[in-house]
Amino acid sequence: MAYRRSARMQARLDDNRRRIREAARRIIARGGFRQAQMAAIAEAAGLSTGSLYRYFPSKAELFIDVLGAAAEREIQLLDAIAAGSGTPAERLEAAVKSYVGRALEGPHLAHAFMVEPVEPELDSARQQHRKRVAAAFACILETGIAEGDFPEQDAGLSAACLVGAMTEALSGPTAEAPETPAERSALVARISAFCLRAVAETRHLMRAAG
Amino acid sequence: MAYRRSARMQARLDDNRRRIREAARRIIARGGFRQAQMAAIAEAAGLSTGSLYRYFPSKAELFIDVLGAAAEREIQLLDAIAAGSGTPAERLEAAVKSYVGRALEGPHLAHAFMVEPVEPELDSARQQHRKRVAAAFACILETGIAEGDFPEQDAGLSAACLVGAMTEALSGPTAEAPETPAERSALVARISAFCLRAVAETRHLMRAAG
DNA sequence: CATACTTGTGAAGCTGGGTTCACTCCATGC
DNA sequence: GCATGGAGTGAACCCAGCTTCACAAGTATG
Repeated sequence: MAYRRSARMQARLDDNRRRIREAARRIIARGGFRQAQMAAIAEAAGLSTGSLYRYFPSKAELFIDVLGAAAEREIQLLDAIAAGSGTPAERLEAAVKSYVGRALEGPHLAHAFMVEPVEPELDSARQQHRKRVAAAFACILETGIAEGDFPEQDAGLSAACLVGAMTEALSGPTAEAPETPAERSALVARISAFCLRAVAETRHLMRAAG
Repeated sequence: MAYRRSARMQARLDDNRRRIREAARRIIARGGFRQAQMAAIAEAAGLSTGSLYRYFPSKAELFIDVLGAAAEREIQLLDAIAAGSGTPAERLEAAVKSYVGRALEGPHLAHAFMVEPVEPELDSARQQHRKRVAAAFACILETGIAEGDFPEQDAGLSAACLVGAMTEALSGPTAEAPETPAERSALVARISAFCLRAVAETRHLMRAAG
């Protein structure tokens, strides 16, 4: 017995792992998955390509890890909002603003994560995450319907539609790219208004968006 | 001068071209772009792979051609509806039902055309088409806003949201796959209701959706 | 039928980028 | 120091699938 991983060594390994993740994230944010080749990530992380495979079994796994971490944060925020206080309309508005607002903070990354064409394996992970995002919205809708704040509707379907609407508004071919914070919040407000109208009685909307 | 393309020959060439397009379409409908390799298309069209390149300069061009033909039909229908008669709400409902209904008739093909990950070149063509679809919806919305049927809103943004909502409802991870015609029309009705609520005063919706 | 040209063929070539692996380097424990 | 085995390296390998190309087959003119 002549080798046991010391704490110091473990820390270094953990740090490498973290650096790989961050390098991948940075490169994806700059040039999309398209530009994020293993060689480029390795260089940005200060390692050789071969070393990446000591930390992640494949490119797909690495990307799923990076995508998953981002999605996890997003979903936790949404779940917290869904489970939080306020009227359903208020919660819905908060959820939309959270989702849309964060996407607008890192538009390139958001585009890559949400709609950039990727290999099927990664795409299916992406769909799983979208399903969980939709579930958070569906939860809010169900409450609202039960409490009579929203009209009768298929909560699951409406939630999917909301996710699609937000995604397209953010990343679609007609998506504007707001420059100033003022433009950004105006866009958020308009998307939010659309979403509220879509699931609520208009009078509720008017009150909520006030 | 010892050769000039005869009418008979031209007809044969045209037929080959048509067969290639149809073979590509058929294979995409069955297995998505993923399965639509040049060799497979050639075989299905009864030609050699090399021959494909006498008719289309590249795989991307062939796919763009096939995608474009489908999109063109779709867009013409939508434009006709947008320019047609009826109240804005009726036209919007007709447009949604047309788009969604046709997609549900060929769900695999619709999925491939709308959301399957594809090479960037094809994806950008896809986005152009989506932009035109959105434009048709925006046209209806603008009329409705001008006539006071729909509340003030950013027509371009709302149109993008509608396209996103329909797309996600049809192809998203939570998309149901209705089997019977009855289920299908129920789904169409629910999506249509969502879209109408999203852009109209609820009271208008109630009237339009009856 | 001879000629000139077009169309059809399909195996080989090419390419980008993920993955491997034989090797070196280094940390650990005695 | 020395033995052990993990960690790092990067050039070579591999693979899928689009594209090419030298050649064969077919078609129009005279």
